[in-house]
Amino acid sequence: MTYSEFKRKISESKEDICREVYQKNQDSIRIKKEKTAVKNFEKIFDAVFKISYSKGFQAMSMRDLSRETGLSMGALYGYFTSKDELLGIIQRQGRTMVKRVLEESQIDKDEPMERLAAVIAAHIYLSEVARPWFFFTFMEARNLSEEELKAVQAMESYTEQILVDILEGGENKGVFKKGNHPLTASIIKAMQQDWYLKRWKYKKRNISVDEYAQYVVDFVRSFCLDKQAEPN
Amino acid sequence: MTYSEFKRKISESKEDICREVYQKNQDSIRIKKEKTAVKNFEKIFDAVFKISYSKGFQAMSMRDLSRETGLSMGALYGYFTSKDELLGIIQRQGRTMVKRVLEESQIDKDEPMERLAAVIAAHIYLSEVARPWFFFTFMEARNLSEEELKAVQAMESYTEQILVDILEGGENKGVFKKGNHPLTASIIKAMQQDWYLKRWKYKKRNISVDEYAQYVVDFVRSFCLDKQAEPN
DNA sequence: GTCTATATACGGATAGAC
DNA sequence: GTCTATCCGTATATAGAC
Repeated sequence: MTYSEFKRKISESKEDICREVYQKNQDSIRIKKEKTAVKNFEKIFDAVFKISYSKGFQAMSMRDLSRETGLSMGALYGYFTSKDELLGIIQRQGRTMVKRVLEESQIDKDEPMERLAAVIAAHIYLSEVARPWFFFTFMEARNLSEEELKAVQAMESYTEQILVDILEGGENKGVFKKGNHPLTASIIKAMQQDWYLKRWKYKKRNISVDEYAQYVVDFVRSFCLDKQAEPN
Repeated sequence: MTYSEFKRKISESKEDICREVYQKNQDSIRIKKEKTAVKNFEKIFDAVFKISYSKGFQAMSMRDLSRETGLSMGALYGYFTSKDELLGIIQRQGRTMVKRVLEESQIDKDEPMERLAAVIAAHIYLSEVARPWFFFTFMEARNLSEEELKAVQAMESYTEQILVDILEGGENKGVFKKGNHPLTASIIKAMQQDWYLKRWKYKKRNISVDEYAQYVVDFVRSFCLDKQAEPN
């Protein structure tokens, strides 16, 4: 699957995401008109990502956010009850999206290498569609409460386990070489991660997301199919 | 080379590092007795890394730092002129260390794969020796001035170029398959990076630094020597 | 060289007018 | 729903005693 096919299939628009945020947090939001709320949440999230990208969420003041969104401080506090809650809203919505898309992407490929390639590419594509969410989640994880942090780590295990299962399946079928599958999965995740952590570098070099995903898949294929280097 | 051999060879002790910091920044430091200064810099850096690890440098207040070091606010300002300068001192010293060690580690291995393996392992070992410096440099890069940021990016190019040179050399000798070497180098860096970014995960699973370095090298070897998958 | 005490600015958050 | 004005805590940084 290419990136543009992926994008067409999942269709998580900014507006849809903001509407979902509004509906899920309606009790703590003072604004009653959905249309207004959705429109302003778009502004708010865009501004948070923009400012946090360069200086971090902690260093972003509510006055910064007010200036960037064009909303006053008082107005902003109609959309969330505290700066910390704003952080929580963003993190929770990010996880919801990842979970939904990964579940939708469990494609019916039987051959292990095909399956592995599909999952790796889908994750990279998703991190491209929702890049600000991915970057933000990674960099701001340190500012989370104990509870939220656990949810983040659970998410990390979940995505890693998907890879481990495929790797084990492949080994059992005799297609992949033996190996330390959790370690292989971690390394795959490290490669996926670089796409959203160092995006500026890849952009500067004109590397497309398709090209990057393909390269990672090739890397992993060489390793997993390299039966000459099989231990024992 | 194993990690313990590497460690014995480079011998960058905390005290040496702090003495170097003192001597290089003597003009902006009010303290005149070297022994006192070195001792307190050790306390200060340890405290900065500890606090910043969990909440970030921005969120660390000077009061936090005062409490953790046991020095008063007034005393702290004898060691640097502003919180921002403290950040700069740490970043500069981190770069100095990396540069020195990488230069020392340019080993006389002629066979490309051996050379590649040595450089990859050395970088991972160094990130283990100076883990707090690596983690801090990565996470706090966003808070740097324009000028400092350029120095960071230059350092990134420098380390990446070392890899690219080896990869090209290997291709020219007909040992490595053809490929997009800068992209391969980036992916190698992504794997190296994960060791200090996600150290808690590897520690939890009892993965040693030797084991990790070996796994990364195996991964890269499979890819670079996989002539079946050669393009064209 | 280090302390305590404080100047000064900026942070998050809210009250009340429109 | 949004704005302006403001409360009050905490931030960095410094002055001056010891």
